[in-house]
Amino acid sequence: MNYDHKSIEKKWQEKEHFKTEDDYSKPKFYCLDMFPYPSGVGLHVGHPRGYIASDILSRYKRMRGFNVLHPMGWDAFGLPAENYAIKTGIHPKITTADNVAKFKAQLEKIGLSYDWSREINTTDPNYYKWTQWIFLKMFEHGLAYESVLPINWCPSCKTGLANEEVVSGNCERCGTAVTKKDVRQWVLKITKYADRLLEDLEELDWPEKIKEMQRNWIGKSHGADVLFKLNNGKEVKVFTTRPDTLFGATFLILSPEHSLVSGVLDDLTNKQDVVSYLEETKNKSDIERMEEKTGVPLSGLFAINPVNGKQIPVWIANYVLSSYGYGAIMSVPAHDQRDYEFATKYNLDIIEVVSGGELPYTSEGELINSGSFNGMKSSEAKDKIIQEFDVISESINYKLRDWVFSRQRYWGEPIPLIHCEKCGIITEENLPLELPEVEKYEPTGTGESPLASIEDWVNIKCPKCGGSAKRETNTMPQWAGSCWYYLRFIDPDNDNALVDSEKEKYFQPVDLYIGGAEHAVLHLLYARFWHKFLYDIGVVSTKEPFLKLKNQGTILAYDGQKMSKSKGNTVSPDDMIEKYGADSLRVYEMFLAPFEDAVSWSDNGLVGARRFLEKVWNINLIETNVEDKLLHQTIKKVTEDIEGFKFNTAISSMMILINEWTKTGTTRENFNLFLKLLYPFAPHISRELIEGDDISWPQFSESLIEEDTVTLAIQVNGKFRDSVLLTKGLSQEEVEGIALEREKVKKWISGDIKKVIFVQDKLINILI
RNA sequence: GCCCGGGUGGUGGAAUGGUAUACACGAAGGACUUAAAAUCCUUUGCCUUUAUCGGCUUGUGGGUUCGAAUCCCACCCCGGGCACCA
Repeated sequence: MNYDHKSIEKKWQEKEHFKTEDDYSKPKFYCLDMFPYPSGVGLHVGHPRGYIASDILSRYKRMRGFNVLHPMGWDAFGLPAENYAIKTGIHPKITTADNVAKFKAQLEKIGLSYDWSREINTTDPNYYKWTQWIFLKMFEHGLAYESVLPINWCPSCKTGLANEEVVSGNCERCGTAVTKKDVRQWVLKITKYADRLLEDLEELDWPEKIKEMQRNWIGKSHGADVLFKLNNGKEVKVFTTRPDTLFGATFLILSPEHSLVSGVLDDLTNKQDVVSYLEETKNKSDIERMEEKTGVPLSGLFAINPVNGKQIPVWIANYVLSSYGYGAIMSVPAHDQRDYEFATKYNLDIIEVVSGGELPYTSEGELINSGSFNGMKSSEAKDKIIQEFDVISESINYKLRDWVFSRQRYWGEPIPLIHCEKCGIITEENLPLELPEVEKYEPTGTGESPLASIEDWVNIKCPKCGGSAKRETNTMPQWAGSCWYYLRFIDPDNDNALVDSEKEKYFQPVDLYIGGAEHAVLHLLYARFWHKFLYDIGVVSTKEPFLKLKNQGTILAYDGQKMSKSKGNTVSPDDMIEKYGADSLRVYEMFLAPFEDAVSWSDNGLVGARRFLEKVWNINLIETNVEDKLLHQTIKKVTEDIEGFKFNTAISSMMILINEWTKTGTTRENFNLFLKLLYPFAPHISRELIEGDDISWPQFSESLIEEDTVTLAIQVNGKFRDSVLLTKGLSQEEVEGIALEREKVKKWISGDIKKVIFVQDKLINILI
């Protein structure tokens, strides 16, 4: 009989169903994929790499007796469906439903063992009811606030963006250069959780790279606040990580947006210069502003350096950020690269105060030109200087900014708040607050969402006082729904609570989370923040949502480029499954390279996986029962490799076994054991060939694996010259005797033996 | 510029101090076939050689060690992240 993958895969996909029971007697294993945005173009072969790995783990854990929760859903709010609606007039709801159906069909063909009864969709009102509920809880706890500070604005998407969505000055979605704009925004106080988000990283089994990216993003810096008095009686506060360099602070710089600037303009002798400089910087995008360091003095104004009483000039400059620290810095050109550039350009004083190397010297060292602190090491001087002066105090700063949470777009969760002239802001108690139908999806670009034009939805009576009130018309960002979806899979149909607490206690946390590394400081940081809030209000019982994280490597196109529809270099899994079968695709994707490495796709390799499965299909079954050492070594290897995420070597060890059996044949009993090893990787063919219903994970026999002979290497002067098969456990003298009798060895021995290195059962090295 | 990965045959890769190149792809030769595909067998790091023997080889140069792809130092190259965060 031929190996007909089509009928076998169809048969087992119809027959095998996976349903997670709330059976608390078993140990649980929560194995989660990052759920996809169901785009119109469907999956390419890169997407399933992570899904196949999580499926292998899920099936493996089930075989070992775990109650496995392995669900899938759709992160379906977002811009592509909305932009498509703007172009075609087709409601995002309709496109989303089509795309979900398409994605689901593709996933099912791969044979992934999801519990589809728990499927969720972030755009379903029964789901986003709870997204809105969490937002309201945050609002009630003072973690959501309105702000009109200038924020990142994408002129193409016509919406505000969070810091995390700005990649090298460009919009994360469309690549357009981001500008600043004053827009009324809802902002979430993620900075309140900065320390916990930082500290709790320690206990997570995540790739070090991702943890490091989060640490850098949070960007905690220890240093000092310093208060500088000005000659006009006012004060300027700055933050520095190097209070030991204070004697070298030769000028003060304010950011162009600093609140002090507008108040001092009339006292300056160069008012016109300053006004035109401010005008100039205001009109530049962030990227333009970063091109070159420029500045202008505030002539007539000076500050007093508190450590030595010296008068120093005050400037404004484009490289001082308004959004970090206090939007003002003390400039120490001798010990800071940027200040050095600036001082050189504008001829400002440079005073070396830390000795150690050529200027600008940015490392620590021994203090000079620093009065009574001369001779101290930087680390000591930092503390001493902070203690000595009243106007200097210890301080900590973070790079992390609060999360700009509202979007001026249509296809997102409505923010369930009401603005009443009399009562202020009140919460919508009647959740879900459903997204209304609109006639036009276009963003207005004025800072108002398309929802603002639906008068009868916007204008309502205040539920408190009955007076006239307006609904909030901003929507939530793409990331909102994915901040907590892993909790809903535990209890997807609960109408009374986000998740039942007994179920939550059993299934949380996620034991294994698999997805791309591109979410390092977006989804993964946001979800941790929400989870910690839910922990604080008693909804969840764990401090962290995702215990172990693995990132799959990107699968690149033939040309080494990223696969994308616009480049026309994508490969669809559907074609591969049609031609070679889902099992071949699964085996190939796992065999291709280590799971976390990026790799280029090539169809050629797929035939290797297919040939392997053909060999499995055609194994000759024989009666003679011999103890099969290689089989048991393979069981051990595959077990260890699955646990260690080394799928490529697991498969290669199975190939070695099958190559051997192709020559020798094997017994039904041994073949059955092998098929169970293969089952997580290639479930359809394995189920077809396994005899009986038992698919528990095979155990290897430790005593069978033990080899009683060993191949020992013989070296002369460190060079390999011969190898010999010996019984295990021979002594150095015995081995030496045997080695010296070998022809290949004798040839190299001339003169006295100086020394012999002997490694038990491995190697002998004779030095002459 | 700074912070993380990584560099092994024609290709994807294996080996984390002890026989480098497992496994797979590709290629070459052979069997079967009218022919092709599929399948099976053989060969396949490089140099020298008819073949053996031998020598060389894990980005480059040095070091530690009886012994280094693996550890240390310097440099070169590739990928990813951050990017005026004071």
